[in-house]
Amino acid sequence: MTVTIKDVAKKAGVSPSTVSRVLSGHPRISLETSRKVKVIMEEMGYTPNMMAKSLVSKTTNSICIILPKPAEELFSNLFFMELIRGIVTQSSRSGYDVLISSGANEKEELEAVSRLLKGRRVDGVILLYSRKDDAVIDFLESGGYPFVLVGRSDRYEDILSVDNDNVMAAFDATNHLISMGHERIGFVSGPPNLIVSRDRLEGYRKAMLNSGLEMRTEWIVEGEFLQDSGYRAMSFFMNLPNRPTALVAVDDMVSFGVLRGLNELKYKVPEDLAIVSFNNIPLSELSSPPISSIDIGIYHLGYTASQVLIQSIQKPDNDAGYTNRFVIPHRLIVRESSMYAPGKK
Amino acid sequence: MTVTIKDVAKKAGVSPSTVSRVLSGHPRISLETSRKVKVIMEEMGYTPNMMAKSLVSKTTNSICIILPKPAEELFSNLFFMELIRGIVTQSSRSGYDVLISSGANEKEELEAVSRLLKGRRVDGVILLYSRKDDAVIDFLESGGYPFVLVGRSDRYEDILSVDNDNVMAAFDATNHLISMGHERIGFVSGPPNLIVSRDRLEGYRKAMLNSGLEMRTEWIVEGEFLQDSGYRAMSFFMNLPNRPTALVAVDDMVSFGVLRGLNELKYKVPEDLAIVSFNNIPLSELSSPPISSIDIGIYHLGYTASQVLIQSIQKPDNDAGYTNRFVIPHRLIVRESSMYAPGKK
DNA sequence: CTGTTAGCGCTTTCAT
DNA sequence: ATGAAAGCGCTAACAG
Repeated sequence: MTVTIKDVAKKAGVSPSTVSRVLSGHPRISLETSRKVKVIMEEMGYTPNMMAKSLVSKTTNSICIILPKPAEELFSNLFFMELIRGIVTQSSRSGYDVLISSGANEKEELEAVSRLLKGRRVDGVILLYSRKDDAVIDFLESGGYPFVLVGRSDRYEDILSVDNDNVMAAFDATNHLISMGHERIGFVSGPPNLIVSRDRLEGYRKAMLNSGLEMRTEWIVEGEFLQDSGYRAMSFFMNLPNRPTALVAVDDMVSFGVLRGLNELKYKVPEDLAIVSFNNIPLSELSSPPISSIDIGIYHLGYTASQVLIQSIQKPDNDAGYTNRFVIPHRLIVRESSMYAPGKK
Repeated sequence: MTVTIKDVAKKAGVSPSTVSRVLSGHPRISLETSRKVKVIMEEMGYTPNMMAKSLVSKTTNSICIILPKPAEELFSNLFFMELIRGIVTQSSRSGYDVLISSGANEKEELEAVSRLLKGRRVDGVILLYSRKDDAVIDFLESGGYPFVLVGRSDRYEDILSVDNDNVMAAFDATNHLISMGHERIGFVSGPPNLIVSRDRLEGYRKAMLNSGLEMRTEWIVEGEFLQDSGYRAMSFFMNLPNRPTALVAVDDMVSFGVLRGLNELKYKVPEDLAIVSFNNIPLSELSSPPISSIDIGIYHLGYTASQVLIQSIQKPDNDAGYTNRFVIPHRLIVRESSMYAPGKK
């Protein structure tokens, strides 16, 4: 049924080791033999057995992605799909297969990772989340396994990671509104335990401070990366005595919620409230009005993560003072939702 | 570094085969030995080497998903992510790992599949698309490899597949509008080469015919599974002399486009145009107004596909007259976008 | 019940 | 430049 090296060798009248040498592009082999063997391999439809190969080479040419468990899927699925696309594309270009895994809970997750790495089924791991204290990271680090984090962790400083400069991104977003003439600017944040929420909030703070604008605590609300957060935040903001004229939202989804709420109450965007948010999901340019958004290059994030991981698998000599934090550039896409200059006071 | 069966055996003072037997839950083994070995395995942190295991067992306990190539990503990413979630969840429950792959073009795709299957890296494949003539399906079928198609193919009748009854779904959607009192109903279809588009169109036709309603060719337009299609279709419809009062759209994304266009032209939904579409993506209940949609159970589709595939891997005795086409039920979720009864003529 | 033996398909010395 | 032999870690007969 299956064609093995042995079969090819027999048919070609050479030894198995010769065939193996041809396969691996070994230098000391006669051109004639090489050619002959190659033809026969082609004829017989030989495909190397990956398992046997892996067994002896102790490498699998595959990596694995750990998805956050459902409970943490507050981010939009769009985000992950984009990320995965980037990872898969780059991985196949490098000749790596991608395994995708997730656990129902943290314990299961750790078990899965451990099984995959210790069982030598994958060569490295891409983590798509960052918790505060993470048993998985501890395991990977202490085991010396190659891995890269998409996002950042302040507990683990020296690990490989790919992220945006979220502080700067939020700074830019806020500054954009300030430059349009806004002075009372609100912020709808995500879950406070997520680093991305904290970073973006800090960027907002910096921008406000930098321009000497007043920051009221009631202008900052926390929510999820969900539409509902925006919906609720909006009704809260609009009832404030001295309400903001503009808003930075931590995710485009949140903006949709804001839009929906504002729409119901007959407020207009951007005239009554200007909005900028993050991630630039495909829908954000298609809503009415289109939403200004910080494009964080999700695909690029995934692509780079894969690249960095595979590099570290192939030459694990990065103990020297190399960069281990990769920053993917962001850029502000200005759309209608922030194209309005309010009257100066 | 790595702990092997041999190591455990040595420490436990038994033979490697005994350890192996304990591992596989072999019946003829003394309880005492079993316990002892288990303790030592635990102590030493033994993890089986998957590659070695696979090499001898000729099975990998993993399956692979073939994503459509980017060009065909007309479907929303949400759809695939949901599908993948279902597949991954069910697969891990069955103890299978999921490999995810895609090629830049059809040739590459075939090469990848061939490499994975012939190279014994995966036991089976889930195809997430269906083209008319498919080299990949030909390869899988002639090689006798286990695989399942999400969607359906009219060229290959007897292959394993998981799908919705899209004809019926469209029939239901259309009938819902008819029962609300609509008589002039339009249809925005997807790419005509996709079977799902054709099935849904047929369901629409059936429903119209069934109720003896007039069907005009100008009430049926073809587009993509994208928002833009809806946007364009809308402006077309609304300019018709005797325009439809209701619309069935092939995907929720299309509805968003319709909504956006209608909104710009100050038409109201559902008063000026009622809408029902398909897939029930999370956003459809959150738009304004919320969109009535046929929930096709995407997660369930993936979950079942995985189940069916793994079953067929584990007992390939389904040559008998078993079912090989699995139909996932759909259900209509009625929301505001279709909650309006027009005046009878 | 348990130990011994022989591979799974491949790479990699070590010879020639 | 090529062949022979050993072994990666595991399972599955075959013997006790």
